[in-house]
Amino acid sequence: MTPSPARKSTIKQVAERAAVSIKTVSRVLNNERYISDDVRHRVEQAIRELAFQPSQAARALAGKRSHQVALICDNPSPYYVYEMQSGVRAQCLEANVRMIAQPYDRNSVDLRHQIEQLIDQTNPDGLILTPPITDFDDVIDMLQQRRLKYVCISPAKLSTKCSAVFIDNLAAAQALVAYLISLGHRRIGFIGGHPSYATSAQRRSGYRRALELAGIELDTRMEVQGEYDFRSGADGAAQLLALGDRPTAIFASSDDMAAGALATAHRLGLNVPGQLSIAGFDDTALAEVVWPPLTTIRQPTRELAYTATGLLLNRPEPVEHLEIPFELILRQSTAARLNG
Amino acid sequence: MTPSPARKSTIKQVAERAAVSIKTVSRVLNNERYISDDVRHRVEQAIRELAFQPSQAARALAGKRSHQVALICDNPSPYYVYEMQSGVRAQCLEANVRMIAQPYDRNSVDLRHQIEQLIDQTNPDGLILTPPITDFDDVIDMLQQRRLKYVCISPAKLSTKCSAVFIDNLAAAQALVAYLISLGHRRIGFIGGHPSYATSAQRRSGYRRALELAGIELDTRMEVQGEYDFRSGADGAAQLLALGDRPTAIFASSDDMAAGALATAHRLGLNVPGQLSIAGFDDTALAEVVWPPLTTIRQPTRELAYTATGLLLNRPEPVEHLEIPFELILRQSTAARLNG
DNA sequence: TTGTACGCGTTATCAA
DNA sequence: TTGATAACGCGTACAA
Repeated sequence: MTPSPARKSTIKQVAERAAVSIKTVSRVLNNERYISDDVRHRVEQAIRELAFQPSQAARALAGKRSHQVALICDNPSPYYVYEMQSGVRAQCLEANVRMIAQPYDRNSVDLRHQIEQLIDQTNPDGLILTPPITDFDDVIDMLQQRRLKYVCISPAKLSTKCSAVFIDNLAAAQALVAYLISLGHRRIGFIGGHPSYATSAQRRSGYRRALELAGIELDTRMEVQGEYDFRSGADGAAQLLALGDRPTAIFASSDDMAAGALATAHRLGLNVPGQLSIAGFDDTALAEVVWPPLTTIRQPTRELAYTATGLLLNRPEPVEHLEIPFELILRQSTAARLNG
Repeated sequence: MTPSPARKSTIKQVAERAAVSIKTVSRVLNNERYISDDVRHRVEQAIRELAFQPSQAARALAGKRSHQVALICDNPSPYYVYEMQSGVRAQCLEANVRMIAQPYDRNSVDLRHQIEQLIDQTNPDGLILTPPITDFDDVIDMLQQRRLKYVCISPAKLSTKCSAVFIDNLAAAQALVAYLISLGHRRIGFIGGHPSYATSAQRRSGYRRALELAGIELDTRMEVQGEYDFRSGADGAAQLLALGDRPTAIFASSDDMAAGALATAHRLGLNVPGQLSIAGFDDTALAEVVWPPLTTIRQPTRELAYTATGLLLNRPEPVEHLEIPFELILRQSTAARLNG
C-alpha cells in the first residue's frame, strides 16, 4: 500500500516517474493501442504509486468526451429513483464514467430548460431518460437537435431515433391477472398508475386482455385511477372495497400502490390472504419488504437502468430496442385459493 | 423568449456581443465588484440572449472553485437518500452549484478510496457527510489532511474541526416516550436502530431517560435491536409481542421500523390503535404514507441537508454547530388512551 | 511505437 | 473600473 499523497498528482508527474512523455501516459489512461507492454506496465505502476486520478475537468475540456452521463429521472417514488441511480451507477463504475443524477420534477414548466442547462454545463456523453420524460416532445426534440446520445427506459412508443430498454408491460400485467383468474377469482379490481405514464395504459390493457381471454366481462367500476404512490393505492382500494359486490382480488399497477391497498385491506379487517388477494408490479422493490408478501411481477428497475446505461456507453452507433424479460414471482399473498 | 441555439455559446461570444472583454463577462458571472451598472446590464442581456451557460469543466480547471459539492450519503433507506438529495439540491440551486450524488455503501472496504477518487476527479468545493460515514475516522482524517471543507449531518460527536447540523435525538426520543407514558402506557417496547449509527444510541438514551423520569423500571427484554429498516422493525416487534407480558406500546427508532412493527401488529391481529400504540421517528417521511397514522418525531431530513449545504457554501470560515428543533407530531395511532 | 505543439473555455495576475 | 495574457491539465493532430 502506498500512502496516498495529500495533494493531487498530475499526469506530468506520472510521466516523469515512468520516464515517458505525457502523451504516453494519456494513451495508457485511454486504453489506446500501439503501446509496448513494457511501457504500459511502467506507466501503470507510476499511476498506482502516485495514486493518480485524471481530472475530469481537464479531460472534459480537452477531449470530446466528458466521461459523464446524466440520469434524468423523475420521482414517482423514492424507491424508484434509488433503484435507477443504483443501476446506472453500477454500469458507470465498470465504464469508469461518472453519473450525474439529481431528482427532477416533471411538473416544473421549465424542465426542458433545466435539462438544457445541465447539458451546457456538464456536456455529458449521454443521457438516460425515464418515464414520463421519455415522452416529452420538447425535451426529445432538443436532444435530437443537439445530436446528443440518449437512451429511453420504458418509453411510450419506440422510436427509430434512439435506443430503448423496456419490459413488455402489457404481457406482464396480463400474466399476473391470468394467474389471479386461475386461482378462481372472477371479480378483480384494478388500480391504475399515474395517467401521465405510458406504462399505466399498457398495464391496464394487460388487465383487460386477461379478463377478455377468460370470458370475464369488464366492469368499469372495477377500474380505479391511481398515481403510482402509496396513498393513491390505499384510496383506490378503499373505493373498490366499498362496492356492493366487492372484488375478491386487486391488481395494483405498482408496488407502492399494492402496499397501500394492503394497508386499506387491513384497516377494513380483511385478513389478507384469506378474503382478498392483492397483486402488483414490483417496480421499486418495495414488495420485498411488505408483509404479507404480495404476488408480484418483478420489474427489475435496476436492471433496466443498468442495461440502458450499457447501451449508451458501449454501443455508440446503432439504435437498439432491448426487451428485458419480466419474471412472474408468485408469493404467499395470493397463493391461498379463493375461499379456501 | 429567445430560441436557444443548438450549439453551445462561449464566454467569448458573449463578450463580443456586449462589446466588452472576456474578463468583464467573467466578472459578471462571478458577481465580482468594480463593475459599472451599465456594463453589467449589457453583459447580462447578452448572456440571456445567447442562453449562455459557463462550462463547468473550464471553470473547474481554471479557477479555485469547481462549483460542485459532493453528497456522501449511505443508504439506510431509499427514502432517506432521496430526502437528503432533495435538500442538498435545493440549496445548490440557489447557490448555482452542482450537486454530485451517488449511493455509497458503508460496508465497502475501500470507501475511503472511493471518496478520494471522487475528490481527485471532481475537485468539489465541499462535501456533505451523513451517518455513519460522519464517524469513520479514516475518511475524516483524509478530508482533514487535504484541507477540504465538509459538513457533517448528525455526527456521533461534535468536533471543533468541522461544522455540523443535527437535532437533539435524545431529547426527541425522550419527548415521544414521555408522551406514550402520558397516555397511560407503562410497558413500552423499544426497537433500536442500526448499531453503527450514533443516533441509535442517542435515541435509546432518550427512551431510557423518559422511563427513568416516570419512575418506570427498565426491563431490558423490552429493548430489541433493529437495523433501521422495515424488516428489522417487523422482526423486532414480533420479538416484543411474543413476550409473556407484552408491551402496550412500541417506540421504534425510525419510521421504516415503525411501519414494520405496524405490519407485525396487523399480522398478529392486534388492531392498532386499540390494543397497541406505535410511535417512531419520521426520518424518511415514510410515516406520511403509513396507515394508520403513526405518532412521530418529525426529523426533517431534507431540512438538515438543506441547512448543512448552506453552511458549507455560505460560511467559509467558522466552524458552526447548528441544532434544528424537532417537532412532535401527534397522530391517531396513539391518540386513543390505553384501554379506552 | 513514441513524442511535440497546440488548444479547449474559463479564472488569476497584473497592468492600464 | 476595465483589459491583455498566462495559466489550469488533459486530449488531438501531426511529426518522428
